[in-house]
Amino acid sequence: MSHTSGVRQAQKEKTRRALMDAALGLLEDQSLSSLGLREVTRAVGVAPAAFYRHFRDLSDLGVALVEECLSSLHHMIGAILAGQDGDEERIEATVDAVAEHVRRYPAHIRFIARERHGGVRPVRQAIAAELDRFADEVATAFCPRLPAESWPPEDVRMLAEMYVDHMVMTATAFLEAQADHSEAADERRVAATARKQLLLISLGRRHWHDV
Amino acid sequence: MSHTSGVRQAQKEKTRRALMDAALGLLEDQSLSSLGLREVTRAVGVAPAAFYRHFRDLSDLGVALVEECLSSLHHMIGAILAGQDGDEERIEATVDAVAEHVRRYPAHIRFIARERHGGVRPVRQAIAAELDRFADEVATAFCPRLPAESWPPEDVRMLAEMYVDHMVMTATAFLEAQADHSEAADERRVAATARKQLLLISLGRRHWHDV
DNA sequence: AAATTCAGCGAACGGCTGTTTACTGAATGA
DNA sequence: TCATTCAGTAAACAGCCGTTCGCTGAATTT
Repeated sequence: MSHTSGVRQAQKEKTRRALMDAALGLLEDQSLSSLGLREVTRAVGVAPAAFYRHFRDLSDLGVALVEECLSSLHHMIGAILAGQDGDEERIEATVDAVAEHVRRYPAHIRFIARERHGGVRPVRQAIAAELDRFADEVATAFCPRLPAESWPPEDVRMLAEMYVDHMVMTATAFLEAQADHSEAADERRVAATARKQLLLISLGRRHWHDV
Repeated sequence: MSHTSGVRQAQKEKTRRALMDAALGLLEDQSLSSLGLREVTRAVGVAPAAFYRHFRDLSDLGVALVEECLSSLHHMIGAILAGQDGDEERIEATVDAVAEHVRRYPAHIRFIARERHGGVRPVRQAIAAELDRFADEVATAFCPRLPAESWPPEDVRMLAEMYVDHMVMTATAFLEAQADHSEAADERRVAATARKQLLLISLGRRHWHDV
């Protein structure tokens, strides 16, 4: 039988985590396609050859990072969608949640923003697939709130994509506003803009049947 | 006196253009921070040292590419803002213009999308500054159309940023839809979604005073 | 207790990198 | 016509890269 938590497997997992964490750290100043294998192993303190015990290559590690970074975002989205408040309350909660998420996991957001259109195809595809799943969830969560006669499935999908894209956009804006040598006022300005933009979308959504 | 179009200066300009074009081509499969100086000169057919006659380093070339790529976008925006049609006509014209622009200059859009959050700071800053100028133009173009009592300058700015971000978003969506091994239906779907999203924003804008 | 697995090591490999140097020779200016 | 400028060259530099190899020794299995 194969133990799932032997001393050996635990050490391997630990090294794997260290590689991923080191890579995420190094990726704050460069993009994945320029990250070096030796660079990562050097930061962890293991031999270059050890890398191959965990990942086929760097784009393999990148895909693993996508899952990690977007699963943390996924939890945040789930919490927001679970809330049953009105429009204004939900907007407030959403912007606050995004701001705190960026504050807690800045490297995650930077990685997603940077590699979403980056130079490594498998990573791009992994991010796109995951964001598509997010849009699905948003769509199914919004479905019961929208009158079915004026909201065909494709329109609901359009709205959901808009929310997801806006969330990513807002997160990267927070990231820049929270960067070193930025003032707290920048962050408040980003939050105010995001709230207004979400309100604008809400207004458009309420009057969608007028068309 | 210094001639602006001597035989010598013309040849220099030619090599400079060749370097920029070669770089833009190579950047379709990787990002700027992984692009090699020798790689670029090899593609052009000149010695590596010749590069330094034109650019300090690769991020310098990147900034030059930003100006080139965004100036072509800038012309497109100007043409759209000059149109005096109604909402639906403007939406139609905008989406068509973006689609054709992406079809004509796919490498430009890819570069902007990839390096907007990429690993080279000076390039990021150049893109951000230029997109900020775009938002300014959109804001001043929309200002006379909006009732001043319900549209303070910050709200106009918020709307303008939303339009600019949505345009970049739409352009990258077209880029993926026009990629090899994609069907024409994908492009039509992107166009339909973009039109609906712009319509949603228009509806929100019309009811902004309700708040 | 003996056999096996396997994460990590150290060394070596050919190849590519950015940058500097002194140079050539055609376009330019006096 | 003669001197100067300067875009592009060829060669060399030290340094880093990804990848492969056989090996070690502790955790695991039999």
